[in-house]
Amino acid sequence: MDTMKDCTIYKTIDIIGKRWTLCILLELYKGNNSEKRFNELKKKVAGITPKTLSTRLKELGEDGLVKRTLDEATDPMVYTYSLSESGADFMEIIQSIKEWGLEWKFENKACGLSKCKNCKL
Amino acid sequence: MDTMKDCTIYKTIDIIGKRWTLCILLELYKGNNSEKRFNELKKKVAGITPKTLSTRLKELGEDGLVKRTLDEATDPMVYTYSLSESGADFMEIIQSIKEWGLEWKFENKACGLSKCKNCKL
DNA sequence: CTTCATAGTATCCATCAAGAAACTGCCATT
DNA sequence: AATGGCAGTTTCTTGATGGATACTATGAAG
Repeated sequence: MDTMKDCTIYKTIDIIGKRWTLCILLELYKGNNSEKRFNELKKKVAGITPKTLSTRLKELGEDGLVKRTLDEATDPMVYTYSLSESGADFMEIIQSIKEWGLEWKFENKACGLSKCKNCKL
Repeated sequence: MDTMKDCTIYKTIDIIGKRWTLCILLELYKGNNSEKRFNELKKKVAGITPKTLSTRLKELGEDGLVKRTLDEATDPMVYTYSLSESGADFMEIIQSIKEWGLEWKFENKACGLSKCKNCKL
């Protein structure tokens, strides 16, 4: 019990292991990590409900992976989301997951390219 | 929907994203990836129930990450579990998760060592 | 003045995963 | 003869997650 709770790997998995989280991170990364808005993400992350997206963005904000900025110039308030520095660095994990998957489990021409047409990674 | 289902990253996460999975993989890796038995794993992976361990080992076996071998010399039948080649290679992902966690989220003296005293990674 | 889009929140409900606990069958030990 | 270990399976229950749907408030567009 104690050893598990102290494990960096486990604590990290707690942050990123939830459904949709990777998907959202990936979506934010696309297009040179440009800022994105709520409904834009909702469309891209096909199938996610607004409730879940809202929850995940909040969690990722609290964990420091995603920046939520209020654009004060607009009215009504418009928030934009983008990856923080740690969120961008997280793409390295995603990259290693992808490499393992391609090596051992899946054939995917798109992902085999240096830049996958689906995930842009 | 389609893009998600075709994504190598997502398919890989499906395999390894479940609770306890990483823990079991890590435990199998320890001690130079020596063969381990059911109750041995149950003790090491503190808190897991036999039911869940049984389920996970089956899944990991089907996905090719874990080898289950029947030791025919013993009676009654004794199965031993160990990482397959792809399972061992999977440690690279775990390593990158650990590095990210240590860089951005957690301070952990043990994990900071080249060989963590908890996870032996 | 009605409808649409944005950016979510609120409510309810169904499913599923996981925990607890007991049980099986076989063997070795005491 | 009884206890305990090994390797799980079975049953029952609960808690959390996520899906569906509707709703709010604001402003723009037609």
